[in-house]
Amino acid sequence: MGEGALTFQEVGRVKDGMGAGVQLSPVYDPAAMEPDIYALWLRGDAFRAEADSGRPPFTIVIPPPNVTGSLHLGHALDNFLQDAVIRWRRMAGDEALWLPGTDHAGIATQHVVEERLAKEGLSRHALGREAFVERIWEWKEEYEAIILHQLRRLGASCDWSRLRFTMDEGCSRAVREVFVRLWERGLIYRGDYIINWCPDCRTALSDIEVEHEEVAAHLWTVHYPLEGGGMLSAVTTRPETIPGDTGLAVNPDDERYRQFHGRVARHPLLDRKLPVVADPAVKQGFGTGVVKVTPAHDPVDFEIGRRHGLPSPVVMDEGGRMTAAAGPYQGLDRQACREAVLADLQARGLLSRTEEYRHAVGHCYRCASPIEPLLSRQWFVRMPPLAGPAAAALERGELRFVPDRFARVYLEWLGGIRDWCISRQLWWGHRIPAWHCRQCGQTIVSRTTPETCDACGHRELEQDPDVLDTWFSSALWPFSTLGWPAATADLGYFFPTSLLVTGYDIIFFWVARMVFMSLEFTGKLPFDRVLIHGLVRDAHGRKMSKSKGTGVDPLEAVDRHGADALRFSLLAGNAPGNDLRFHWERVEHGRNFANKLWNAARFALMNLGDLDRPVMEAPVELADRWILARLRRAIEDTDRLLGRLDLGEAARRLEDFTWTELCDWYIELVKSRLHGQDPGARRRAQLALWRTLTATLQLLHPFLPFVTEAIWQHWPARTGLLCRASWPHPADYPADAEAERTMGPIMDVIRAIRTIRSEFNVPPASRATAWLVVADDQVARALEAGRDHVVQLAGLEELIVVREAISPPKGSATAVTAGAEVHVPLRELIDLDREADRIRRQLAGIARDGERSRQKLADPQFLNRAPAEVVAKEREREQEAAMRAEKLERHLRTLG
RNA sequence: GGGCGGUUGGCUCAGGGGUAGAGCGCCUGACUCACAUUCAGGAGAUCACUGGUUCAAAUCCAGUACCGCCCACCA
Repeated sequence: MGEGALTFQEVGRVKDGMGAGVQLSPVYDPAAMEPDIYALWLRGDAFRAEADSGRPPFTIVIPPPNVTGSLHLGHALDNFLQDAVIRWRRMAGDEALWLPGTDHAGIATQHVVEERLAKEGLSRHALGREAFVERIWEWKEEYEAIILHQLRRLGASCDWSRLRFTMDEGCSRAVREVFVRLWERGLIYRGDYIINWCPDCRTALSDIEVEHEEVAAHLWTVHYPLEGGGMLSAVTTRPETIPGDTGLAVNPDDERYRQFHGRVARHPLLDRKLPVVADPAVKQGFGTGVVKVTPAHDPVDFEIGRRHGLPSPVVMDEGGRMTAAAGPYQGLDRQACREAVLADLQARGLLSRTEEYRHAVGHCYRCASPIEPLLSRQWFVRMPPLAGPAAAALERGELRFVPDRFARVYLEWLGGIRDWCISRQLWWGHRIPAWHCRQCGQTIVSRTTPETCDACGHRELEQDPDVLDTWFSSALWPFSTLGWPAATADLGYFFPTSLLVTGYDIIFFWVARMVFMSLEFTGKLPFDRVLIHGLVRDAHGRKMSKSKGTGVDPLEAVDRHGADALRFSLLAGNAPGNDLRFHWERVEHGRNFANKLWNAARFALMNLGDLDRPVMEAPVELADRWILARLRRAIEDTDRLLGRLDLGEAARRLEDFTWTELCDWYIELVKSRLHGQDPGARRRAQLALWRTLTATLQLLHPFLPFVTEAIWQHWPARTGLLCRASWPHPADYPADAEAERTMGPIMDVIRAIRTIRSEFNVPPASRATAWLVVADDQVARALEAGRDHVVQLAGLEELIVVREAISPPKGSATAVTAGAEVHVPLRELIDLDREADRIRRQLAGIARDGERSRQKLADPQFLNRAPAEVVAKEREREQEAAMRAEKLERHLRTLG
């Protein structure tokens, strides 16, 4: 509820005993702390979303991980992205729901369980369907538990009360409902068509489950004798299908073969007549221009066969062995049959040429064995009526991809789509809700098990043995998980969801299908934005693979460096949609950053002990004004970047702010006041530090949830949990361009003195004196205001600021910054030759810059056409260069 | 055969019309009272190539080369 919203009014009232005096442990130890923090969140029920809370809903449904195994780094990336977004929106005031769940993953899971059975010397056939499915449920329970444990270790802020599984009761009900409605609308049909068949998995596959891979093969030229003399030659890559040939085809426009239209050839191996038909599907330019037609084993041939009424004997069975229709080849497997056919053709002198040939062959995406196109009775979803609206939604701009180039991938697939084969000859999955009458053969599609045949009234009904493609249920995920088809409160409130986060590899499998199913059944898009990310590869850019041992277990990284470190390493600096490589060094860097924050917080806590009433108060000291202004910019930038879902840039921006501006500069600047004697100055410093770090913890929480929450639990005046706290608002932090401008010369001078000290090996302990020669009024004021800072951070004994040119003390090292001339007398430490060298090097650089500016300013085109602003800037640059050069040259002369 | 992405310091990557950024690595110094999982300083890049647009190109356009990915029913 409203808990955790941290306003300054509230802050003034709250005096939290947890805050003051409680110390963080001196060592940042994520492994020890993260599980406790997660438990704290669970105890606080922090991730629970309420329908109808009155707040704007923000919903993400998880891409349900397969229960085949444990999560890999790709999942980790996917989930970190979702979690970062959901935590951000939760803090920003939305009713944020991240709905978790897992996927039954039909073929894949059946596979792994069969493998496990094989190790026990069992097979699914030995067990029988029911017992086998029982075994898979056991597997599912085991791996689901592992996956959920992993998600919690990663810090996923899922609403666990809404956990779902694609085969749970609710999802199953939605699946049956959709199937029946599609059937009733004529969008599902059953029929005999060529489908992709995997002889190893012994199931049909959809088109996208086939992976095309270029292989070295052969192109054989086979002669077909013609009745009445002569012959035609056709080329083939698959001689094993020759027993299934029932015709020859040529292009109707092919002059070479016009005389053969309507003639009849003899099958080269079997006693069969093969009509020669003319069909436009035949390309004249390829091979001999004659195609052997094997309707049952090739998609193109199937169409040709249909058009010309050719028979379509199935000569290969579901295991890839030749059937009785293959005559003498019966019983051979496909490879043996190929060899036998080639040998027989050779013996008869009907094989004339064998060419080397490279072409793409389809392989099963699960087991990688070559796919056989096979004529088979399957269930299909009619795609054109569904794909059209899904494409139109994108074209109307209602659906957006981030990055938008992936929109084209989606559109092109929908544009060229063919009907979706949804039946699978597996045991694990949603059983097709169709029954066949043993008596009359009628097919009954029903939400519930029918008692009698609706055609003949017979009671002997048998349910279709097939199950549905896994992606059929995944396609319903955004609404089936929220209660559809019932009009639940969740569905009304959290649907449509707000964002989908997934990899580009499943745009077809999943994203597009969710869109058309949602449009068809809810009338709404399931989400209006899709954030696409790339693959996580190993350090060498290879795809990670468990079998090759190149995979990294996310939990190993979590154990070694913490979930925050892994998260930061996968998120920071990665552009949306791009693949990224996993490097342990980056995880270490993430750990270092978390450690940095931890220590900054420890420093603050040590110094905020007596700050019991933080209040909103305009900063007056320069450093405070500066850091709060910088913070405001960091918030604005973060909001802008998160708004366009560029989490990589947002994380990088926040790291830069935190590490460089807050830790390296501000904390150093503020130490003197915190440790000094002036109670007012100390209090103002405390307040600014508290405000800055409070906002920093809030901003970083989506990127480093554990460490920020752990710190928060010790934070003065905090309320509740950070993950339910508010998101900082830039308007709460005063913009202060003047403070930012003033800090510039101060930081420049500090850096210049540090550089000189470093280059001349001035011992860190020795307190030098520095002379600044400043001509410009503004810069002079800035440096006066920042005098203490310069003294402090540059390690000075004394800082002397003068307004006019002086001869610097003998034996000085010199640098020129924007607006100031810096002299550090080094006496015996200085090496005059070396100093002259330094100056000459600096001069060379300045000369180059000055020359470039002069050239530009001498170009009338530039002066006329470039914006006045740009020209003015160039003039400034030129003058600056001239001034610096002059000063350095003067100094060089004094060196003799 | 179509399409998409990449080519930026030794490595891995951001950026993207107005004088090149980060992390890691490297070199020099420092165990400075939050942090050596650190601090300070430094070296290191004609942003793949060729043309074009522009006052101005690493950035936009066209083409080339190489790398990667996706799609595709020339048997």
